[in-house]
Amino acid sequence: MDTYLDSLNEAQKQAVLQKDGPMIIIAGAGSGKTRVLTYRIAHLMKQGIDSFNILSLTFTNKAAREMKERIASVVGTTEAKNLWMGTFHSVFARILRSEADKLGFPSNFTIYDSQDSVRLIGSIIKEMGLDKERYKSKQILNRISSFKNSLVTVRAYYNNADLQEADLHASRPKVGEIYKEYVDRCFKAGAMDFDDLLLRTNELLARFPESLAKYQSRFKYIMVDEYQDTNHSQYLIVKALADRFQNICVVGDDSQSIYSFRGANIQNILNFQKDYPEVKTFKLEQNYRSTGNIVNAANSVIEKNKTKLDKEVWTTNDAGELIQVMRTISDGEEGRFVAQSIWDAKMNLQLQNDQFAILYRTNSQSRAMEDALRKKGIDYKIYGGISFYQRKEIKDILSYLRILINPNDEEALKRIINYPARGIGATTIDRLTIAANHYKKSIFDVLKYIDKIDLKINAGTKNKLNNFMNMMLRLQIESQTKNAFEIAETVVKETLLIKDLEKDGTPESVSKVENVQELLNGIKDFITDKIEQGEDASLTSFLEDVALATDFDSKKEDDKPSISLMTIHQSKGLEYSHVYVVGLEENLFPSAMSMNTRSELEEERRLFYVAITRAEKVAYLTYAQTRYRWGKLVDAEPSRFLEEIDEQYLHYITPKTIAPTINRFVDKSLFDDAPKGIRFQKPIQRKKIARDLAKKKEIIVPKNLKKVSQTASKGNLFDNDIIVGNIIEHERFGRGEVISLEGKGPDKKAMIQFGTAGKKNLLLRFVKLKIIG
DNA sequence: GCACTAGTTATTTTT
DNA sequence: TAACTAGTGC
Repeated sequence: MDTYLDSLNEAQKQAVLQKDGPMIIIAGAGSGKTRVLTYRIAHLMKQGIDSFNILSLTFTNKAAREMKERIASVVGTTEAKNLWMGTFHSVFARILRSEADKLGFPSNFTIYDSQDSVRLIGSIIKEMGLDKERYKSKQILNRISSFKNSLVTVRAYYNNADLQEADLHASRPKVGEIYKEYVDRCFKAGAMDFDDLLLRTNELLARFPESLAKYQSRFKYIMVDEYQDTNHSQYLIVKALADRFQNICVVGDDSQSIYSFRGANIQNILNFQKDYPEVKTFKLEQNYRSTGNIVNAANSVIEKNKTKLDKEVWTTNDAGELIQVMRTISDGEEGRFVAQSIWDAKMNLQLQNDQFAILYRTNSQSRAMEDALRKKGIDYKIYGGISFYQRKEIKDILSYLRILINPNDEEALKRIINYPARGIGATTIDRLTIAANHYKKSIFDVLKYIDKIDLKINAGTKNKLNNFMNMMLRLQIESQTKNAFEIAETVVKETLLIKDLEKDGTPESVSKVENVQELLNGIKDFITDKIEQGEDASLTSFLEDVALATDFDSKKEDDKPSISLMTIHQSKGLEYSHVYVVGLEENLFPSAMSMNTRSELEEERRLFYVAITRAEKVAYLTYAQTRYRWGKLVDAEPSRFLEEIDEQYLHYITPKTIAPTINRFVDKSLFDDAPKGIRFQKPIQRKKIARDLAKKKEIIVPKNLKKVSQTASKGNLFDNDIIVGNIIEHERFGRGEVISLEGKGPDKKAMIQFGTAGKKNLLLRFVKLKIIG
């Protein structure tokens, strides 16, 4: 047999060799699941299955890309190229493009991201004259999203008394109307949101038997990764497509199901057996990733969950170090501890930055970590938060591009109709929107006929609108002969957008200009790349990539090795030698929002399980006694999850419990070699820790850190720090001279003359200034 | 119509 | 704390 099979264990080999029929692979954390999936596909192809007939659905684009590369290394690049591989969203977006006309959509439909959706819902709520306190756009979008993910169309909603009752009960009787309007407006704009990509696929397969037949016979072999995190809509697509050949292989781990908030249904994996009575079940239980202590500790936690499949994850790896538990007085201290600990490990073990990850429950926790890492001069990269493509300046350019592709794209148009400022204000936009709704046309169409409709818009404004339209139409014509990069370049110049960014020379706008440049470079790379691969290099294709890209996908490969900071959700599927799980506090992790029901708490526990099992060698769990939350200092209690780990796998660096009266203000134990009250600690481990701590004292802080500490002194200025005549630097306005001062203490204000930004009167309490001279 | 300011409010996780 | 919004003055 082929050599790649030799590298598999017995269970893995069985799964790879099972060719036909429904099968489920229950894959424990770190059990070599990707390897099985990869080889299984490679093996299918070696047996003569055409790559064009294989569909493989992954959870991230990155996973798809990596898997494709690995398959290519077994079967060759040309062979691997035709594989259908990607996320649900990207694969079905591609299919929908070619079938869009059936559903009444243009093939160049726009994909609305969450921000577009929220904005549209916001304007609908406003237009309907509803109370926006009661109808919060984000919440309504979540509600609509959950409808779509359970295949509840508008009509289905009105046929479902329970759903309407629920909304009525929540004092939101108009949810149905908003839903209807939202769907209509998306349709009119030729736009699909994330959920539509799945819902409309279902619609296509259900309403058009010939389409169903076409894709059923195309996808003879279907594989779904992370099956535990599929929602009902995805489940139905897979079920429909696999119905003819039933060659369906799903892979997942019920213990790692962490996306129920976006409609993932753990029952999909638990009930797979019922859907396919013939199913063959494979279990991958040997963990190759982590040390014995980490595997056992994780097992001891997940045992507390009631809802789970029968499975025993084990390893033959060394027991390794105990899991370290650390308490700190504050979130700031927590950050400093983690940074110091990473620094020490790097020094002692000569590790690279990319062997470390800091994982947290919420994005906002990254700040304390960032601050500490920056002070130590350790390179880091944050995943999540605002991605590159979400930045205002980038989204503005993308909006122009979107309109060139699809002029009906309402959200894109509203974004840029008055940016850069051209005198088209809110009132005008409102009037245009009303007219568009009235004529059941898009705003762009209304603008085309602006001279023929009476809109009560005065001549001056009308003139401005016409100028705008002329520019857009000109760009549209130009875009027909240019490639994506050239179009983008033209847009940036002709709209005067770049001029607007360049005109105030603040550091902030300089970085914006850089971002724009980076976007242009990105488009250039995209084109070269796609042409090389013989794939679609069009602007439409680029915009689709961007809409479905996650933060991982924009990571540049020439980056220096960095510590990874991310939420636990984002860490799924990844592994690091050293992992720090921070913020293990009640109400934070488990989250206060997820402690109401048993199933919510179980999901938090699975999340904790995911966090621990990311670690290969060393895991730290930290928590703080106080933490800043929404600007206030809040007391925190240790997370219940700490209690749930079998104590034989833990080592408490700080005593496990502490009387509130002792060490309240200065946490002496932080610097203590052998703190009293340590429990369940193995003697050898204690010596090792003491040794490590002793080493720590000898570390000399390198000189280059000085550079960092200078920037660190940038902060709020208090009463005596600033005098008339000082030259200062402001984050946004750049350099300026202090002309006069007034007020006292927190009310102290300074009049400052800036270069390009002019004269400003600033309240010193709020403002961050650096004194230069 | 626009720029600026003061006040308010929010933090769960994301394709 | 920071991001967003409503209100104000030009």
